[in-house]
Amino acid sequence: MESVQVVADLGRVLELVRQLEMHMDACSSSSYSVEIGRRRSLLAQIIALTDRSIGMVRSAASGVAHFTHTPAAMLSGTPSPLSDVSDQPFRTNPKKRKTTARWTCQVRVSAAGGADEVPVDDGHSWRKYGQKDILGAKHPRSYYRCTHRNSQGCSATKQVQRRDDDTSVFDVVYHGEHTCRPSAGAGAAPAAKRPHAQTILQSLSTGLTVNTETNILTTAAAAAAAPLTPENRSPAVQSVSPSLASPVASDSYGLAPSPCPVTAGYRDWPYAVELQEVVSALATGPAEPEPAIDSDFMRYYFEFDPTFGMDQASFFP
DNA sequence: AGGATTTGACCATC
DNA sequence: GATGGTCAAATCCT
Repeated sequence: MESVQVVADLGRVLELVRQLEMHMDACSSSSYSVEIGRRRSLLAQIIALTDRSIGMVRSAASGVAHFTHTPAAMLSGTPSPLSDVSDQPFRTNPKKRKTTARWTCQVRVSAAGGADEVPVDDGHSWRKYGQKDILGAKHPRSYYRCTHRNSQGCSATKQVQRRDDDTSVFDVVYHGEHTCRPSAGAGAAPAAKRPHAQTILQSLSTGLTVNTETNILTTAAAAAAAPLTPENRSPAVQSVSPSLASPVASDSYGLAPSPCPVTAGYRDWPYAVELQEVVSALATGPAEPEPAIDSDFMRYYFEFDPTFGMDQASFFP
């Protein structure tokens, strides 16, 4: 079974990245710098991407969707508690609380922005349908559904809520999967110009290597399969400002939206491209000074599932 | 005028 | 009964 081999290879990738992480720990134990923290963050993103990719491969193999896995679960084949694969795509009772698969990201916006500043465009169009004050939270939670819900039956929704502890960060929780087609001019590349997901995945799984002399990760095969051209960037990545070419800005924009089976059409396994960007950022070396955050600059990064059996602090020092 | 947002009400779940 | 998710009428915006 091909997917089994892909999962095994990605598991090996995880092992290698963890070895690199340990090596970095050994080299940097006596001092901490922003650059080290940044590299650790990039490593965390690679780990999370690989983790998620394995889940997606499994999803494609089993015909179901589940996006959150603990690393242990990933290796053992056991979904995490949040992976409710028995859920229907959308509710049958209009008022019934739905429990579709969900995934989370955090969005940092300008601290100078207004209190009601709406988080970054994530490549999809959303329509707000509700807002609630949440018990114990200082800021209300906003509810959005895909604009194409009625016209195309797209069931994707998201919830956006400003964090209490850091008001420049929004928690964005996505529910369901976009089944709509991207509108013209939305930044999506024509499907015909994008490499097939399985081609990328296979290349990635065999091409990600660690140079033990330089501690640099390289993805030659992935780069060959999916060079970062405007044609094959995912819509989300494409919408990022040019400054995102820097290591700082490559903080995995758009990793959470649009998870999908690897056989999907325009949403062809977007993580391959983004993982490559992260790896490229890691290999770039010392970062340029972090630019001042302005209203056009946001950072996306993972919020680890609390059921993960890993130490989140070790990823975001 | 049509689409998007706001907001109080309704309902399911805990 | 409390809470959170959704509905839908009213309102706002372009």
